[in-house]
Amino acid sequence: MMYEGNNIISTPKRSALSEVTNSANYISPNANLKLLTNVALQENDFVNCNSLQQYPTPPSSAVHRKEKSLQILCDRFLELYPLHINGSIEMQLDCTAARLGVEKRRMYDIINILEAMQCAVHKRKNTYLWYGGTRLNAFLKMLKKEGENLKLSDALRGKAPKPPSPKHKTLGVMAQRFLMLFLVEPPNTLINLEMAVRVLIDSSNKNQMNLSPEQQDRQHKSKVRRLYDIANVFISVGLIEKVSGNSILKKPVFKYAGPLKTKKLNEVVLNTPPITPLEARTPSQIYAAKSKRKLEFTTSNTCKEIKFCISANTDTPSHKWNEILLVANMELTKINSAGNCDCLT
DNA sequence: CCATCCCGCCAACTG
DNA sequence: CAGTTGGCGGGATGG
Repeated sequence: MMYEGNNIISTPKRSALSEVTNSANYISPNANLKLLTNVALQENDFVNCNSLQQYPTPPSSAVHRKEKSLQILCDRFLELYPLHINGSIEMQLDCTAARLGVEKRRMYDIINILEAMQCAVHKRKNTYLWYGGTRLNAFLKMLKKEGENLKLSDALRGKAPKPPSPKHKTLGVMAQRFLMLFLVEPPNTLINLEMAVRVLIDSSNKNQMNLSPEQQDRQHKSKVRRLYDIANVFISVGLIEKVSGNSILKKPVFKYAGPLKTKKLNEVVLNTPPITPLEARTPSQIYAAKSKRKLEFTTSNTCKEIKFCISANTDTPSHKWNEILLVANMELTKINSAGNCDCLT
């Protein structure tokens, strides 16, 4: 289901609208409106578009929910700011939001993740520098290394403590760690969200231990929600893909989809700024380098001071989840190791 | 049902 | 203190 022709090379824009569903009528009422807005904005690019914040918000009810998904929004974002570019370009958040016809809040969802993938850097208020995928491949290698340092592979299996999660930039960090899982595991490993959540919830904290089961449940759900968001933009970027239709596991799983949809990134690397070593303090003038709110990405040295949280004895109030995870694990390893001529495309 | 995840409130920061 | 960022979870949606 969904659309699967994802050998996309960022060309089909209206085909998307026309093919999306079988429900007869489809021209998307406000698609036109958005186009108009879009065009109008293009011309005014330089004009410091402030009045544009409040676009009409057309009969939003009419739009199918799927049309508003983060994945699609990210697709459209990537049309404006492609992964394949030389050098970099500046991007104004509010203008981009307006051009895409969405609230600014949604831009943060996307850009925070993409920023965590080194596709952009926060230059200053409302302004990012867009690098696209220029630095991505190099960064992926780094991510993999970092994932190994963090022992994520073991953590996944409850054999190692989950790396403590930072307080800020959680979306970006989650995104990085989520990706690390794929990089650290053998190719084509299938990972589902429940599994991913394990390494993303730091169970070693004091405040963590005495949480009511329902608080833990909330936390868990919250993380999963975030993971859905992250997965959606990753899919859009082409980093992972959803593998649905497993007879065994009903919940969808994801698999790494290789560096990028199209190659040719390899040669592009010109002199872009160095890749921020994950948590690295962006040394100098980059926006709010030392701000509390800024990049506190996985402190690479946090992993050296291992805290105990052997999965076995730390109460684990939500044993329910553990059972589920166990099953999921078993099933997944089964699938993963099955060299069978299964549904592998 | 319940998996998925849009939406926007509002706290945490910043200029 | 107004404006920006972004954590976070209610609850809509549609399979």
